[in-house]
Amino acid sequence: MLTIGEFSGICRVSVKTLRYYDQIGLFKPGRVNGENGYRYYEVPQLREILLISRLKQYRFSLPEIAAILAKNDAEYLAASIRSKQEEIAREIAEQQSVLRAMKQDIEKIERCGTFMNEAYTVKTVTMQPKTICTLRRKMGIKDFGAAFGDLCAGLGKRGLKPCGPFLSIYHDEEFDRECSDIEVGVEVDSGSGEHVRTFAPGLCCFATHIGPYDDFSQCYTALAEWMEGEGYTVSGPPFELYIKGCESNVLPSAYVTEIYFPITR
Amino acid sequence: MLTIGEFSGICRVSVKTLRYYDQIGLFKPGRVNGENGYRYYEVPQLREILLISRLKQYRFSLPEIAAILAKNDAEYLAASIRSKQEEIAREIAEQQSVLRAMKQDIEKIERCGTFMNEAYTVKTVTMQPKTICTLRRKMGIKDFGAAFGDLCAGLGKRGLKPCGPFLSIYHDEEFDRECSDIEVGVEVDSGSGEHVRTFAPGLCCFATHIGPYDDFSQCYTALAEWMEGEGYTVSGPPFELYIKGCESNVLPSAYVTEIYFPITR
DNA sequence: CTTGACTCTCCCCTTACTGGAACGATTATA
DNA sequence: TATAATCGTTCCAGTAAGGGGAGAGTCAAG
Repeated sequence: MLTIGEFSGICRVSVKTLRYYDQIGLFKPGRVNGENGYRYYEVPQLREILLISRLKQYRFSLPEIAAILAKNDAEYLAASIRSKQEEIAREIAEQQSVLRAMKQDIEKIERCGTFMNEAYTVKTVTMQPKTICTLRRKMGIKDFGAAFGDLCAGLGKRGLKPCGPFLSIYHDEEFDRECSDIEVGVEVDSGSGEHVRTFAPGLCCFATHIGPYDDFSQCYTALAEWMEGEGYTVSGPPFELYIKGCESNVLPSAYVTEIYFPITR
Repeated sequence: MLTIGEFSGICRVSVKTLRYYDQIGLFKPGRVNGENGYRYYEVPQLREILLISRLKQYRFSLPEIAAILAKNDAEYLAASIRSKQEEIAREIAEQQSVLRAMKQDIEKIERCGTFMNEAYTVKTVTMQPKTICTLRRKMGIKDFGAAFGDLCAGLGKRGLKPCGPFLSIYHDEEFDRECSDIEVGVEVDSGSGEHVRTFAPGLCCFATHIGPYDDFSQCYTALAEWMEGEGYTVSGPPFELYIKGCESNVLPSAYVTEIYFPITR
């Protein structure tokens, strides 16, 4: 029978944290004095809080830890740790790619004094109308993979053949990483049906972005600057053509994307 | 002159985020309509928000980004990125050590069904009184390095020679990672003065922990279990002797620490 | 003039706690 | 036994970086 202070000193978890765990139901004291609310812990409970601390070191969230404690199963514990390992490994890989990008930027700063000087060549084109098969949804940026997967499944089911690059159209003027009105699609030879339509944006300006999907914003900026300089205004939702993307087995740094704005003077 | 929605769509930053940046003063619209509060952004501002987004990719906090924007200096920018690189590299190293620990634990689970079974041998000893030179402070766990640094500086100034391992005494019963009443010290041959005193904990139980400093709690648990089993109670603040620590140029996994509780029946 | 899209401010919610205030209970000392 | 120090309790507010939504005002097109 240990008071909360004694228990805290032994398990090296702060009193505040112990009270919080009690409050959220993650870890309750062995006995609570009904009169004054004092919490009392048993020595065997040290094992349990030790496990919690260990899992916290392993970057599990408290709900995840609660799930593990509820199962109380060695198999499940091992599986959870393994999947968390993969999560951490992915995070390390991402951080390493950030490190590489930082290194390149430092070199660029030392050469040019700034790193925001990507040179985009903006051109205009009048797009011929195309027949496209599309899926339009409210979705987040992270759902692109699933959306293109569903699109391809739909193509297969209706026997349509793609004859051009994949594309997406951003129908929301405003951008929201979590939830935007996005249409993903691909040009098809012919055919009709619910998800097949004509796409005729007319006069557009566009630029080619080479690199990963997460820094398109530079290219959008270049296009906006160009439009302002030339006196054009946007006349429709922007769209992207994935000339060389993740389906072509190249590194993200070699992806090629064309970004278009329909325009009018 | 772009509305917040148009600007958001081009720079790929959500409207909510733009309003938040305005609120905290990180990035303000070029013009605000005084009557209705509408925000309007200029095309040249795209460069600035692009820089902000880039720095956010690089894991800078918003105050850090604000500092960089305020300086507006390529030297400072490069230096900031370099120091953030080191920070990320350290974090990767830590995550990799977590991965290694997880791997060991998985193996242990597969062998034994659990990983909480460190075997500590608990012994008793009656400590002879020692003369120690100490520093006692309210400090956090992270301040140990600084505290031992100050201790050594004080030793040097008063011409005292250490003749035993470093130690620390936890005067707060309760544990608080951020702020505890901790005394760090070392045994000295002789001498007197403000920071020199006799340390006589008397009868103690102790166990030896091999490994990094951040999982002492297993050892504390083992000691508490032993005391309960043998019918002893704690009679003073616990202390740790750093038999082989960070000063001896070995890996954290080879650190040797003895953890003591003064006890009485 | 109406409608629908856009924008505004304001408030609450998120994680895993930490800090403090106000107050009651226990314990060590005088 | 009286008092003071320590320990415990609950409740409230705050963190970083916004997200979700309500309710109200504004804008442009038809």
